[in-house]
Amino acid sequence: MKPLSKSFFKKDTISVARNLLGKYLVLGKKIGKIVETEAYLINDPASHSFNGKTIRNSPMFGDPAHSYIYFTYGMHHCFNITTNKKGLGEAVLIRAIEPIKGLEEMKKSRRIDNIKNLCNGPAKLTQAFELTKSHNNLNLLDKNSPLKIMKGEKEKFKIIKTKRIGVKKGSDLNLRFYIDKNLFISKLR
DNA sequence: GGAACGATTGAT
DNA sequence: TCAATCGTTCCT
Repeated sequence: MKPLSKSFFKKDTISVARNLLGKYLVLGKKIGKIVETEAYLINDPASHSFNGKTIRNSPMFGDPAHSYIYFTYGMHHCFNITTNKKGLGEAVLIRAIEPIKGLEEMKKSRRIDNIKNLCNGPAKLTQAFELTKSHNNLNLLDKNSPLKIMKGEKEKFKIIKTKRIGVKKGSDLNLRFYIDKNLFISKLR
């Protein structure tokens, strides 16, 4: 596996959300393939950045290719990757991952055995990888970062585009993307 | 200072 | 369909 370039993340967020499909998330022994993403844009009422920069969402306004991890519902973390130009306030939510390596460790972290249920949701994959706010705002291209994004062999697949899940405002926008026929996406619909 | 809410999940 | 559970944001 090879690192991605910074320019990969500097592009418009919808393109990055699509291009991230099939890329790999690496943390220690654990490796997974990104199979489902959602784009969160500027002027997008569903985005945390909609009302401007705050302490929580500040990574969204920082450099691209960084992690933005937030805590929600009093018990869950969600993992995003920052995109586009610095200062803009856009990111891609990673919604589902296909476990590739470190499955036993992921099972321990999730306290379940079913492989299909390990990373098929935004808060499930953070639990499987044990991502918390300690991993917030890391440079995912830095080889010293514990959390990294890598590319593997080129792979061909069809991308399905749908409305985003769980959002109230902006629910009409088709900004969710996933790999067609993949068995590890969230909420098979 | 206080209230309302949420890019979810798992159990009922 | 609903409870769990608390940090963040926004209002007073």
